[in-house]
Amino acid sequence: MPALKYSRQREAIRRFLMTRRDHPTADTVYTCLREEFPNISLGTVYRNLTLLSDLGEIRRISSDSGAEHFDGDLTPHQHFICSHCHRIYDIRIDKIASLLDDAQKTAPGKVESCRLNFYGICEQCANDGFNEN
Amino acid sequence: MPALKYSRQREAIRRFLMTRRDHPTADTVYTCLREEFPNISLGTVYRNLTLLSDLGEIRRISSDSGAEHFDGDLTPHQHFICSHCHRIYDIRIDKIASLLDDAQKTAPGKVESCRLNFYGICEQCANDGFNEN
DNA sequence: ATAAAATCAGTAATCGTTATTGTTTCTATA
DNA sequence: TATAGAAACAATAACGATTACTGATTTTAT
Repeated sequence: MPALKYSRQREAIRRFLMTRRDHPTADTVYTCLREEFPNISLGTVYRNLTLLSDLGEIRRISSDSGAEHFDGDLTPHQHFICSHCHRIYDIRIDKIASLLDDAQKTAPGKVESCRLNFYGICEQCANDGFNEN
Repeated sequence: MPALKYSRQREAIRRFLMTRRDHPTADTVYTCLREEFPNISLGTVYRNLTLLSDLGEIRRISSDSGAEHFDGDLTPHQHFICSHCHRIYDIRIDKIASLLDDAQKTAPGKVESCRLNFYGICEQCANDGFNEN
């Protein structure tokens, strides 16, 4: 691990993610931060997102839809991903601890965590007349 | 949905996936099939993997590590992914139906499926002397 | 104040995947 | 069985997300 020096950009990225209740991609972070830092670089955004998630200060969500998403909410929760609009909603399930126990019984190694995504059609898409296929 | 005509390449791709107990990437499929079809194209592999997974004949696994993986085993199961070597192991959990019920209680839409991955260090890596960090 | 090291902006390169194009292979019908 | 239209192909270019590189800037310890 490097010495990790303060940087205004990294703080801004962290702050930005904390204020968002959706789950922006690196590119969204980049675009939004350009208002505050007109010449921040996309590489800087990526580097700091990786840094922050390695430090465990943000969560990285890989959601099938090409780009990765980032989540400033560290409280334990899962995601409901709409198969139509690909929006990511927070959702909370209680039984995670017992799931890990279950998995440990047959896993070929030490189980440390799990990632649980639910898929379906969100209400908004259903209301907009999208009914599967 | 297109008319879907027979193709030797698609059959070979399906057969290949059925015989594998690991979870190859498109590139692995491509490399291995080149022995049987010396000039099969990577585009053909991608197109048919997408086709087969749209038909529900194979499963697509997105595993964080850059590339997508494919699974010829359609029986319901989950995956244990080693955080060190990134190998993907099969694992079976019973409670999936009740998980979906739980999620449905609070999800902002109709829950149709879930994806459940477990993470940790596999026995092989543990034995090879890798002990976290 | 200063110097070493981390971070930066800018940009080129890489990687996985998809799209395009002109050719080949299936398959239905004659 | 010949043949014509459609689907699939190989080859390759294009694309989007991410990473690597380079020389300038910022932070921090002295």
